Amino acid sequence: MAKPNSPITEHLAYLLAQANREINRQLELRLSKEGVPVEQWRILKVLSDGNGHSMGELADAVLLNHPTLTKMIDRMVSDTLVYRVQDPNDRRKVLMFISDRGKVLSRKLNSLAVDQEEHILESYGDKSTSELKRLLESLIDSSN
Amino acid sequence: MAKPNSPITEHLAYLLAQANREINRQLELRLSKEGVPVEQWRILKVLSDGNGHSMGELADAVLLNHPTLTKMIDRMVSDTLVYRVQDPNDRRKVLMFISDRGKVLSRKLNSLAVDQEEHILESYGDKSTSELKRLLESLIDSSN
DNA sequence: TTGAAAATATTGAATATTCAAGAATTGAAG
DNA sequence: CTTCAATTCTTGAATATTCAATATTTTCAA
Repeated sequence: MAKPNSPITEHLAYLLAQANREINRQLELRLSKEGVPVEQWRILKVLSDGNGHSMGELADAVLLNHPTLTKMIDRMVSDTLVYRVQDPNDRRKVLMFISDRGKVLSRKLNSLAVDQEEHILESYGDKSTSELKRLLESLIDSSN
Repeated sequence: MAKPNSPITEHLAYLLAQANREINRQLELRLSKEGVPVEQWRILKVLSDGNGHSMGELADAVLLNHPTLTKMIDRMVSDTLVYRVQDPNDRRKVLMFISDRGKVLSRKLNSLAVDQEEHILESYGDKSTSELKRLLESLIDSSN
């Protein structure tokens, strides 16, 4: 008899993909109330520290590659949620800033995202959630 | 003083996305040795139980939506890795089967995927890995 | 048994993402 | 200095994904 292969559901890569897909779907659903994709929430959240962030830095932070980010930022500039400023210290760089309109939207989105986190805390539990976060952080660390 | 918002890196949704992206990137890298995207590995793995699986069932299992799966299967049929059979019991359905060529490839891919899991076990630890898997499974459960 | 609603899969058009190449600027070695 | 390599961002073409509509088959109520 040949040994049966372990099912795909036992692979860490698969479990991560599945969990990510599900949580992302839920978040998407909430943010759709404001007609905004998850990536734009991330961008606004990162920029809402009020500082300028270069495109490269942003791309890393929001988990998008450069061309995709450029095109998404183009849309957000059209919607006057963010704006570009050439970095005076290094003119290869572009610094992104959040606009007032962006700040207003960002607050609304944050509250929707917080709703979701609270919903997860309820159904999944306080302890499991913080333990899961801890493990994910350390997995990410150990991968660099 | 306004209370600063929690950074995005504290959101479960973000940590999941980040971890998933990283692990997926590593897996992608290994599978690229055989020139196969992660989704095809998943498809072959699910089908390698030798049974027929309908498109809907497959789409759920491999985390793709229907049209995307249809088009990916089209490619895999061209590559003679899988084939379609109309379900005799319900002719709305199409049953997917893995071919012999698909089985050979699937074995190679599995060994690459297992390599990765072992690499994670080494750098991240046995205990953390199994604990993380457990928590992910229960998060997925609690989301349904 | 018929006809309307539901389920399943695919298609084509609209969008979005990615890859490879390009433009601009900086860094740094000779 | 000058020039060549590296860095940063954007663009355009090639691919891939998604949404909405369609075709087919089944289910089930009247």
